[in-house]
Amino acid sequence: MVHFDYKKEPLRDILFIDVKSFYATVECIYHGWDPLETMLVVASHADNTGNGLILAASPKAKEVLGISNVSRVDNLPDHPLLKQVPPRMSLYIKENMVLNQLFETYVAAQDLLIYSIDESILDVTRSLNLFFPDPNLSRQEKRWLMARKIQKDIHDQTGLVLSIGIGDNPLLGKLALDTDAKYQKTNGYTAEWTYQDVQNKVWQVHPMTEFWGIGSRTKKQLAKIGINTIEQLANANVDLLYYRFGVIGEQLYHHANGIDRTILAETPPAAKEKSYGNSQVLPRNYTDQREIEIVIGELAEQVAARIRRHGCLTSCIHLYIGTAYGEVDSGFSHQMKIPATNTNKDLKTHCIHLFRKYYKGQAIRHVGISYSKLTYTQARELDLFDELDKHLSEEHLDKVIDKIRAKYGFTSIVYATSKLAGARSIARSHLVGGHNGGAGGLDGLS
DNA sequence: TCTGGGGTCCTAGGACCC
DNA sequence: TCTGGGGTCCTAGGACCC
Repeated sequence: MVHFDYKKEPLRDILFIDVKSFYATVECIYHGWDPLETMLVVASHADNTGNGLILAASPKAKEVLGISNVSRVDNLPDHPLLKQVPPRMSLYIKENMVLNQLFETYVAAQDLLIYSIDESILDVTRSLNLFFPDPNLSRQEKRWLMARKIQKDIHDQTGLVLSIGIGDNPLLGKLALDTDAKYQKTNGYTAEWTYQDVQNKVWQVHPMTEFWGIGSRTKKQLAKIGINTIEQLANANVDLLYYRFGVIGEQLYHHANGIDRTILAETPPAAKEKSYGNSQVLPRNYTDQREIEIVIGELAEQVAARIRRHGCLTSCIHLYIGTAYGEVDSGFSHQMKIPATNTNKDLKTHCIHLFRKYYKGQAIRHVGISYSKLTYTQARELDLFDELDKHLSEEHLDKVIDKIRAKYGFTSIVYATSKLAGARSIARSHLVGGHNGGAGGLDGLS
């Protein structure tokens, strides 16, 4: 049974695009290997845990060896033709920028939304007649022609292969992409989902966790009230869903019915980051409080450098401490408001303070620090009790250090404590977003 | 999934104010 | 001080995505 009058819903021409095996393909292209024929995995060798993770696998590696992106390096099949390379995040970021510049030749900037490093949403509603003025072509034909044209142009210019989900709205595009287009090998990795397909396609998505926004937890919660399929979700009582799941429940109900009223051009441009943070799993269990505090200090500075680079101050710090397996005392996660700052000294002091306030001597395996309540202004609020001179010199020092690090790399300046056992900043200095940044990386893009 | 990492949004409960 | 009510801010925790 249909619950919505789809004639009243926004009818757009959305292309939800993702790059097939993005990292793996970029690596193949740069090495001069055929992206479709080469068996290759991009493997992150976490230097701290020693247990690598497969970040991406080429289509051939997936097909022949059945490698999935979540598998661990330990479990890789032994195959003489399988190539393994470390990730170069900065290279992928550059490639992503090139790609999106090309997308802007098909749509205006406000009709393009960069969804992730390898996914973009294009609203081509206003471009179709521009590119395909022929009045004998139907709207549907024009959408497909547009998708084909973009795939071909991008492949010619970059060697990348695109999967495209065509939809009447972004949600339908996303579902078409994730659950259909990616598997359409013989149909050019393209699929189209419209309002008329809700019952035949949207409701048939299975298992439910394939559906955008439904993870394993939500699946379990839904099962508790007798909802085990998208069709049941679409036909459930929306009030009950709201009662059990809040606004998320209401949204799930709408999505199950193919409803998404987003208009890309009307969505505010991507706001600046609301928080910056770094976290890491430690290479072993840490029990020495001094050692733990060294890691916290380094992390506090690392994130401080990031917010300075982005020209902002933080008014709220957050510390996450995860314990070792088998540790009886649990870890903790606490935040604290502070006067706006971005200096190493302030932030390090606050983070250590927060740590000491709650630490009970547990064995630690995971540490995370993030800064939120950011103000993106160069002007800073001065604490009345702060001595202006001291403040300026601290700030000056931080800036000089940042400059040197930006030019020569993080390892060029490390505090004496980093030389102590347990210090992690040197070992991690080459990482961008937790992955290997590669030589000559884009430091400013993290 | 005996440990990858970086983000976002939502909710419930407590504190506090008027 | 056996129970007013509305509003806001803050915090911890949960869940999701790439």
